[in-house]
Amino acid sequence: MSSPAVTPRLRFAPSPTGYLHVGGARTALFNWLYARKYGGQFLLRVEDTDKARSTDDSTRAIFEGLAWLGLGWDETVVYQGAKLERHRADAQRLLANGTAYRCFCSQEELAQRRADAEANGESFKYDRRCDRLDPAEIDRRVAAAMPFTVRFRVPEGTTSWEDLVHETIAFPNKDIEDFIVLRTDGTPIYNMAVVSDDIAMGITLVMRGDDHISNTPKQIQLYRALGAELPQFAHLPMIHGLDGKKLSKRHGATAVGDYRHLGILPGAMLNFLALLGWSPGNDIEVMTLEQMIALFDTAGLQKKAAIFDTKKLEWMNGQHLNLVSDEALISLVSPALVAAGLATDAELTDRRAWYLSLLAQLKVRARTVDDIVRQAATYFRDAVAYDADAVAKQWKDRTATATILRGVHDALAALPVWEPAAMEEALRMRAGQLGFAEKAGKIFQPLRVALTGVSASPGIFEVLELLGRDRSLARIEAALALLDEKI
RNA sequence: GGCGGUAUCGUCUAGGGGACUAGGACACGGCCCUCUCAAGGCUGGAACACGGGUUCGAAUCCCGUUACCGCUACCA
Repeated sequence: MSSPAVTPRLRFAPSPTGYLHVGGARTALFNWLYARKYGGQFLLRVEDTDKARSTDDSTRAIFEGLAWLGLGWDETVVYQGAKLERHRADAQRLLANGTAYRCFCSQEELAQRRADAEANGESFKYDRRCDRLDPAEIDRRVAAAMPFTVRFRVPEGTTSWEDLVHETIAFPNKDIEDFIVLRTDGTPIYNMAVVSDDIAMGITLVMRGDDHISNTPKQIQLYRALGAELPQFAHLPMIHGLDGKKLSKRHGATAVGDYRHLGILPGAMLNFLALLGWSPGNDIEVMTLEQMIALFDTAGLQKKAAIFDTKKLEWMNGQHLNLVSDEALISLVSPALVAAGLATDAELTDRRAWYLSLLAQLKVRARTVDDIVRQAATYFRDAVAYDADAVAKQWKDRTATATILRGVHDALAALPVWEPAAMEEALRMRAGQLGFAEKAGKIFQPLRVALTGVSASPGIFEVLELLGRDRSLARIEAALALLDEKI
């Protein structure tokens, strides 16, 4: 493991042009993990310089997403748009120290030359013509208020760096064109703004998506021209959809908020995301946040893009569902139950012990909070919603079913105490009397449908206990009435 | 097109020259448990992209090919 030499400062720098994407969330997580692990700072910078696409709603959604995941940031949020003066000043420094020059070529001219080059099958690269302008001519144009951009003069040689995930990456400088750092309107181009901000924020490790690899040599040149110390770089692989293409809306849910509403736990989301592009080794998979911090190591970072597999996310969620404390589970499930109109907070508080045992039964059988709510419904409502398939299968012979249920009802009704052991004894005895000695399931299944309306549920005695004596007997009676009228 | 990146089961991955008849997990099949469904346990099928090197020996190192991805804007 390579411990950082200095206190690390990292940042997550999303542009507020949509919701917090799972890819962004994972980038944030790795930055956060690294900062936490080494006692550094994790900063948040909102890259809102694209006024046309940035919205306050998006900014809010990013905050909410990070908050839900529990990825808090240190220091105050930096809004890139507010740092325009510094960006401009840094670009002016480049002009002053001779590492950049004014370019008077218009956007139209450039587009034309680019089109011409492409028409000839050549790749276009700015030919530096404005860098060859006579100083007097430049002065004349500036005096005449001719619009210009500021272009960085890429030097000869090679630009390379030791990437924390890719080892060394090198770009021949001849392949990098003299890129613009300041537009004619004086606003900075992305790479200028990023470098200016990262220097100002004291970032020591830039960890971001590998779609930024080709920006990196430009940024390194900017650091050098500005006389700033270089940070380390780590380029994380992308996350793709099932079809191997970059994750997008076509693939379904891609915003972390979508998963929140699907009943995914933040801890499970984080755990799943962490495993997309990172492995702690030793076949470890299910981890708490604390364990992830302890285990995190850039050496375990993957170079290859990962495919987002919802199935495994759901499995992971099931694992976490069984990992969280009762308190945490309640705070996750209660709002959903209330929202579904099944209970009120007051009822849940009043019947806490009962509620807890219900959750204990359901969480094993659920993969998401939504699953729990769906399964819980029948324990909160008076009426039973009968599943047609379950009825068709388990109540196939209505006369026989009625006989069984009547017998079960009487056995249960005669019980002095409403307690599992007593129920089991009575029911198994009754099964024997009904001719199902070693096949108690023959009476349990019809009973399960009478009690819950479906053929899959917690153990039958747990169901009886959860439902309580009155409701259980009432449901059996209702089932009998239903069977009678159908005969 | 140019430049850059990547390549182990369908998917996430372990692996960093001999421990590999390639391990784990998800998904899928079977068995066990069992009142159903889960959970759990056991188990089956399933991969080193291809071609050259280097080496006594390569999934591991090098080169090439192929495929895929990214960048190639006065977007971020």
